[in-house]
Amino acid sequence: MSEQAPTSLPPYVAGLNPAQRQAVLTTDGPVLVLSGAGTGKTRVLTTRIAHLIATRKAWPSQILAVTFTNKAAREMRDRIAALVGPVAQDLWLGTFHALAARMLRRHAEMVGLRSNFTILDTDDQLRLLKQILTAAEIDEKRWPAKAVLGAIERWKDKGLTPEKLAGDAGGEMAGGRLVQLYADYQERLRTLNACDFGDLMLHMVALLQKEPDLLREYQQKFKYLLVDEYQDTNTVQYLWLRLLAQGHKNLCCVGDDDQSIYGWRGAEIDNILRFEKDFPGAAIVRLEQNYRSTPHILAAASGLIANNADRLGKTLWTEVADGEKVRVNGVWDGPEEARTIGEIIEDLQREGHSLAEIAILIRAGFQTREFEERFLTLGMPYKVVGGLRFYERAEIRDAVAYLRVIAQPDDDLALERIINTPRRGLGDTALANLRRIGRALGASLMTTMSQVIGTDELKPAARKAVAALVNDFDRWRTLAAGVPAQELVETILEESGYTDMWRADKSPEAPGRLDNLKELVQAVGEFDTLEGFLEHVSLVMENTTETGAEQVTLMTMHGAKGLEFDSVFLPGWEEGVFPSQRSLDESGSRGLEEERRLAYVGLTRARKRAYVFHAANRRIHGQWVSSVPSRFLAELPPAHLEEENANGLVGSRAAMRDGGYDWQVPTANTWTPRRQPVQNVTLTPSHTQVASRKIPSVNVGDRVFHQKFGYGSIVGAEGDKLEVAFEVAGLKNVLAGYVERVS
DNA sequence: TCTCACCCAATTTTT
DNA sequence: TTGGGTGAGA
Repeated sequence: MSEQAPTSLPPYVAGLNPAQRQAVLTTDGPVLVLSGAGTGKTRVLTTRIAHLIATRKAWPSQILAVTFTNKAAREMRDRIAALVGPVAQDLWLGTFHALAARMLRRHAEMVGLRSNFTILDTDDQLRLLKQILTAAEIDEKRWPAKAVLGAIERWKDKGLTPEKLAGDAGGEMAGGRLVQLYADYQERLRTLNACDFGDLMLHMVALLQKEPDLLREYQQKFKYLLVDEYQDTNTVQYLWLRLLAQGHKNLCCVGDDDQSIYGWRGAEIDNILRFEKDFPGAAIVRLEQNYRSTPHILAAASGLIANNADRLGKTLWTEVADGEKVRVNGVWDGPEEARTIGEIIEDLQREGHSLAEIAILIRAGFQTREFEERFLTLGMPYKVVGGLRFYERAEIRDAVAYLRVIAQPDDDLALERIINTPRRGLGDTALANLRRIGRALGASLMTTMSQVIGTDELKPAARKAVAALVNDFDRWRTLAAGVPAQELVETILEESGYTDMWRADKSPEAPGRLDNLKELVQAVGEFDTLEGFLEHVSLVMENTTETGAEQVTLMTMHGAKGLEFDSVFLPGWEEGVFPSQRSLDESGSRGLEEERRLAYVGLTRARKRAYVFHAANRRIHGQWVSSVPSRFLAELPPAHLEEENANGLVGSRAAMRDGGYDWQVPTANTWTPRRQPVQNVTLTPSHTQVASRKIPSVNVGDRVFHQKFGYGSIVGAEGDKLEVAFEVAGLKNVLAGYVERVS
């Protein structure tokens, strides 16, 4: 650490605590900053970069700073800009993928690509792989494209190319066929002049490994490297970093082994555990002062995570004096859980707490349903974070596909996507023919189309359609050279008939899709070139979630990492749900430890209040299952908890802890009661309320609300089947259980 | 080409 | 229980 007197320290370190200060000022050599939840790691990273620039240790362009998400990258850039001004623009700051893509575009030829290569999304990957599986006559039931893609991605995460796998002993097993498919897939990508996300890293690492001159160039260029969320790096990312850092050896990794929750998508927690061995002489700085949560919440989370074996170890502490204990609630079943949480939220709201400061963090997506149902009846504003993002919507993908074909005519996947959208008489048969001819010619789809026009290979109708489309694209491509990207997009969407297709569509979603297209045109306007926009689309897909609105947040614990809320609800702490059975089955004790870290992440999101829930019965896949409280409950130190169980509910976590539940025993047995559990209890007002809601009494003429179709009025009824005229969606047949009567 | 019935599976997700 | 994907039939 610096020997300087505090008065001579630069002003930007004045507000830092000693550990943070050390993390900022230890500029040279490898540094691992172990930053517990809520200990100010972003502040350290941004200040460190500002410090490097201010002390002239490096120009911004000589600093490489890597994050996992675009959000983190943007936040970091903004905060650095606030410290050092516009020169922050010169930093190499971005996600692993964005930075690798930036490098790879410069040297694409060296890996057999052209620099305008396309970056595929998951949808493209799957379609491509399905073609390969079909061609290889693989039983898609046995090997679904998704599973094959998963295997390929895990290989890529590990930096393994098909060539490396072929030499492997393991490659001969059941995977032998898989390796061949992997090789076929890579081959196809290359002919398509395309990369998937994994390739961006994989190609760069391969390139740096085989081109010493290039490697040296980058090693000299980057004097300082910084990595955020180091515990989430996978092997190929680690290799890339290690290669680049070998020059000046100034690598600063920030992370928290206790928050490693992405093992299932290739993250290697070992990377952070091994850091000192990988980078000898590394300085280790522990950030342990927590600025977020109350002592009880911290103690509960620390007690829980102490059950994990492989840890670097940290002791979080806080100057905050007191606060509420973590509340653990046992309830009868899922609906009661939702009801209770709803009531507590209403209480908090009455006490003046903002709904924006309340979150319900779940293990898996299906858990949102009960809360949504409850909040809908309560009229409680909420938002579900996650799900489809803007650029994943079909209409956006279609529009982008047109642009991709303009930018890169050989992008067969994009062309195939829109070749018959809108319908222009080029269906499966025509496409299959084109593919067959294309294979014979060894040409891309677009080239094949231009060539086939002058022949008799296609039926006259198809030939005419192909000619028209080729002609359109030629015209648009000429146009692209002369007009702004935004105008180009508008023209294409009109002339192709794509917008008309949605205008003619009478489904309830159509207007929304048209709005999305308008938004897309808007977004294109922010880019000078089509290529720039497409790079943005593939690498910087924004999550369009507005923040700060007065509503409860409903999201997964994974999604909540890095966020914080005053009040956090953690429902579903039951064996099989959390820890997830699947995780235990697939990854055993490693899976369990990761689930435990997830629990730790969940708890440490809370600033002031944490409420953990477990239900005795839960309906899973339509079947009632009696559930056992999560083992994690027994691991929470009792001194920091306040436990409460619903009337008559026994087998609480305390009994479980003392009785020493045997976790080897199968944890959940299914049973199907004659009546649903909720109907066994009908005495309290809240239960009757629910019961009456389940079977709404509605009559013809009633005005109703349906979650998907919106408002409408009943025009006919037969048993529990209703015919409803919805205001937007039109006439639909729906079940009575799915509508609510409104007045 | 669209609709309907059937079957199957069913975490976590960023880029 | 729900949804998505598939295959048959109009």
